[in-house]
Amino acid sequence: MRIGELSERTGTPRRLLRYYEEQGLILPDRCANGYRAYDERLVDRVLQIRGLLDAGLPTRIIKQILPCLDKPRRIHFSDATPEMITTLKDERDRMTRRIDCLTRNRDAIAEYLDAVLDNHTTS
Amino acid sequence: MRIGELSERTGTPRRLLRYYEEQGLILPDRCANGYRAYDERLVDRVLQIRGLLDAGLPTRIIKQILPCLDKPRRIHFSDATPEMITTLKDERDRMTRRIDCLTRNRDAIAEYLDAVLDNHTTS
DNA sequence: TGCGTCCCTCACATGGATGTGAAGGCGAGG
DNA sequence: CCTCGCCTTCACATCCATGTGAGGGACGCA
Repeated sequence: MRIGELSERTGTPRRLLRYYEEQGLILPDRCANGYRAYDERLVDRVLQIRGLLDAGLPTRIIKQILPCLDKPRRIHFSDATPEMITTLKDERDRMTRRIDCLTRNRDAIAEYLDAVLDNHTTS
Repeated sequence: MRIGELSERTGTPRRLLRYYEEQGLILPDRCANGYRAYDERLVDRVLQIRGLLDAGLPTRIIKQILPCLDKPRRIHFSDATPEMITTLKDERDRMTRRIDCLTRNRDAIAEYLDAVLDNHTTS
């Protein structure tokens, strides 16, 4: 598919699809006329990228962890340099901390909402 | 305590403590000489702010949800305008999506790490 | 008194993700 | 053939969190 369709199906501005490519996150083919040609699977990948960006990860890190997440759980041991392992462990722990923080605060918001809404209906 | 101590205890540059104040996230007292005076409780609050910022929330949103998270779970119904309720629900759901995305990807990283490390020790 | 360390405000700079628009090529339909 | 919509690249602009430094006041200690 071309950039317009991918943009619509992922709700992502074309500008950003080109930006993600520039950052090495996606690597579309090119048609003879120079148009970018995106594989069907890139829909999910773009959504994944957007989710991670929204969760605070920079493209630099996303680029590093994406290859480890490929669907056919085929381990690329060539990528598994010691520094890479360290990076992955660090990111895993950072993500865990983020999850904990978000969960705590989301639950507090939910609790507040429950209290407020409950009060509203019973008063 | 003064800004230096808070900075050390939270690992936060002074510059950012002033920035958070400018954004209305914290409201320190002032000593006679103009120095900022931070309450003990602000240590936790600053850490909470940093966690939320790191998780991708903008200060604008953090400012809105912070008051609902105060320790003495005393509901401020005055804040509970309809738009506020809507905002909170939206943020709660956004946070849930973030948590899901982070959890999925963190688990995938952990799985990859397990596989790689296991392979390393057994080969 | 002077020096060192903390604090203040103000302001400009940077980096990353994103917006916006110009200038132009390709291809389908009237 | 012309026009319209989609594509290309390039480049400058914006927002936000953060860095950095100048210029100066407050306080404590030798």
